[in-house]
Amino acid sequence: MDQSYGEVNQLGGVFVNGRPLPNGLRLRIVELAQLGVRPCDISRQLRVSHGCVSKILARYHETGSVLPGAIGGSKPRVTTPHVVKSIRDYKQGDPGIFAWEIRDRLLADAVCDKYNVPSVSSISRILRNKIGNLSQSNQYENHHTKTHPGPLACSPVHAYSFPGPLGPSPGSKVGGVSATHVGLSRAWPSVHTLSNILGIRSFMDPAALAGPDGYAPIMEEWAGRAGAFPSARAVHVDKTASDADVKYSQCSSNLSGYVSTCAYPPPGQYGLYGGSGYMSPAGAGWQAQSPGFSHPLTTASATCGDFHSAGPLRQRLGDRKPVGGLSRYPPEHVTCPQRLSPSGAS
DNA sequence: ATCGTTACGGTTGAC
DNA sequence: AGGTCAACCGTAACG
Repeated sequence: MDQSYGEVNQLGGVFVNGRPLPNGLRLRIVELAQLGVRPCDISRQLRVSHGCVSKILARYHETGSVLPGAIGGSKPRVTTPHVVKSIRDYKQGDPGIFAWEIRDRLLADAVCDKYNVPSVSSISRILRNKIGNLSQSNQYENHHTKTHPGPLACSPVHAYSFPGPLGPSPGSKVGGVSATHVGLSRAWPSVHTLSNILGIRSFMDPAALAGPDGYAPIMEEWAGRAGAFPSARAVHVDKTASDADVKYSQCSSNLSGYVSTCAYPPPGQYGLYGGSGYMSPAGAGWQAQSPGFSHPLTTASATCGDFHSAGPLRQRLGDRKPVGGLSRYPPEHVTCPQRLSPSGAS
């Protein structure tokens, strides 16, 4: 439990094991790199391990996003009711059909694409558990229609069936910015899209930081703890966003968390980082740190508010397990710069 | 001295 | 409700 108060690394920086660095600090790392500061100097200056600096910069160069990936959770299921229904239809149409044939048909009929088509074993399981053999299937169907509102209507699967490319969810109303994220549709709900919007907006707009859960109390808390981290649980989602929107938004889509965790005093200077600026204890308030920077991939100059998520950042970046990559993160999912209008942060 | 890589111990959230 | 799993995190250490 003490973990939540943070630890101190070899450079004297404070971190919370298992938790991402504050977005402000991540941004600062990228900013400094953009200004030509060497990673080793960034590491020393911000008191972040050079491995972390390297990782963040590598990720930024690769994806254009400084935001951390989505922690926790599970892959969204591919066996949506629609898919199950299709499988059942195939099976009923041809009781002798093999699972791999069903798989092929799902692809051929565009029920699924190569990224979300169920595995043969999944199809077999569906046939076995949800559909049963053909004779039972009809029985199931009859019974089913009598007792259930619809096929698998109660399946938790539905919670994961994204309405299109992050669909126009009711909660995607942040800052008037559409949360639509082309190409991010299937593999993962784009947490980052949302959290980008939320976090970035807040980042750009100090005024936006002062919500009911605004930064001020959190900063006090931090000050009181003399550099200690607030509880990781304090970094939680803003419930003003819909649940769907915040589903994967552990990456500080909430302003208070966003800002509070940005409070790293730079060496020899006790300021509170917050995105492209930092809060000066001298009362200077929000201080811009740089006019902005551009990303080599997008070639778009960007103010800090232009943080865009490259989408699901679940690709392995020097971690334990090699990721198959293809099935979950098709290339197009990594190139969807989402632009945010700084003016939207009013 | 610098930097990329990776084992490690940790957190998180869906199932 | 609690455990499991698989994702992520940053650090530390190695090369």
